[in-house]
Amino acid sequence: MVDYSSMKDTAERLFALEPAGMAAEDDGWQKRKSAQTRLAILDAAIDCLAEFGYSRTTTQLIAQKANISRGAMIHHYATKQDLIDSVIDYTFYKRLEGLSERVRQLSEYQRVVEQAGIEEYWNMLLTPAYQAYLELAIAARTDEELRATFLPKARRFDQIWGAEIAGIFPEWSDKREKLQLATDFCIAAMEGLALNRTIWEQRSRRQAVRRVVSLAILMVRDDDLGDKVLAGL
Amino acid sequence: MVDYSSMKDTAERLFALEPAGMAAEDDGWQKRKSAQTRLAILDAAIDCLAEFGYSRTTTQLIAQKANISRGAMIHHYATKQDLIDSVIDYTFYKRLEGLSERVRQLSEYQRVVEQAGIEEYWNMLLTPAYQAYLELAIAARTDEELRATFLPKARRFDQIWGAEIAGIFPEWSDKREKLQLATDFCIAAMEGLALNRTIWEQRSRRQAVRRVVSLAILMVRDDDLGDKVLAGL
DNA sequence: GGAAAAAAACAGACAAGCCGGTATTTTTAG
DNA sequence: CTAAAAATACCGGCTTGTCTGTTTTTTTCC
Repeated sequence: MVDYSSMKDTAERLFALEPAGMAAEDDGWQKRKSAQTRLAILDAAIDCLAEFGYSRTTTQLIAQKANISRGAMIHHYATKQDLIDSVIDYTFYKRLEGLSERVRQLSEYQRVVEQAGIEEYWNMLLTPAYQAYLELAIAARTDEELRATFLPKARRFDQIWGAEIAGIFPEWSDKREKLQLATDFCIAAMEGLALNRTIWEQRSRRQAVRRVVSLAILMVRDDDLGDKVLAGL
Repeated sequence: MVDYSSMKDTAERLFALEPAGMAAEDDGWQKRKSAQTRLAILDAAIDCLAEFGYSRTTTQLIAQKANISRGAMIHHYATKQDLIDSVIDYTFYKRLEGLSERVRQLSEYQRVVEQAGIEEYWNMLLTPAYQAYLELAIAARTDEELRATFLPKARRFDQIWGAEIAGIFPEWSDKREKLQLATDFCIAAMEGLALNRTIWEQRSRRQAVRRVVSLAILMVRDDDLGDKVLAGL
């Protein structure tokens, strides 16, 4: 038996994360056009962040990449801060939505035995959406104003993320604490690996680290590694 | 028997990493003053990077924090790029030098059984030197000019780092491949944990991840986890 | 139903502020 | 005295936010 929440489709479950200002089908032409432009701006912003980094992502550049005038962009997002705030939500949404869909398409064998979800997570870390997120996360460490909006969003996303992961990996359903541990561990190790991937040139080196992560997670789930760790807290 | 390289003192072994333009004791007053000023600038730059991030670290701010005029700074580092290049080296030097000294002060029991080196590595990740390094590493991903100088330095540092680690942890002396694997794994997991530490509020959560890392490394060294991973490449 | 009014979407120009680099002047050590 | 070190003044370029003007869509009112 699968619980109800995992039966709704991704878009509906993740409604809480969806970008603001999106239009419904029965809205007028103007509203839909507006929503479309806003999405184009958000996508352009993600591309710019991923390609040029936080410091060189200017409003002019975003407008240019979105194929609209800067004036038009200012109409939708009055200040750069307003835009960035929306981009933060959008990176969360895109990352989780993309990963969730891909993992749900895996067979049970791929997911449970081959741990293919870990490779999917790795692939997600290579998307512009994650690169953009990383830029914002790093900038938020030293920019008070940005941190003030980023941190609450990140923590809320962490909650939603946990619930979504639980729905995607039902084989952990009676080991919620271990799943949390495995998830945190996987996120940390994989994001750290992504940080160093251009420095560690040999593919085998990066692959070896992922194998350790994969085996360690198996041991958290099936052996006593998880119990050992959780008992000592 | 300890090999010769680990008997030299840290400063000498890490000479290859030492900041350029440093003075010897028999140099004249002016040269020593100059070296002192350069160090003050580098330290100020690290502090600025750690406190304000890459984008808001201006030459004016660095000079201000170093208590010198901007003109004086320009005299020592003609362009911002020159300064940043030196700061990259300096962050590598400070991180490795600090960590090496601390780990060498651990008892054999603390190091081999308690895996205290992992905690020392974690502490290193909280220093301004690492925060500054992270800013530069992230900026180098999207800034071609910066990447052109950063990547070679980072790869060279990776080599030196590996040799230094081998000297610090002699209990791995007959398992060089496993040590490399464990080091890479540790770096990835810990840096990823550092990335998420402000988002994961509960201390127990972060502690649990570190326990998994610690136990996994033990299993690479003493059990067959390392063999399993390395065999499959 | 249709014209007028309001609102929204879009475009371009302008100004203040900041940053990095250059040139010039002043100070200080040898 | 002279050469390095340090301080000051200045310039060009870029970025953000504001302002004005134009076009298009929606609403209102007769």
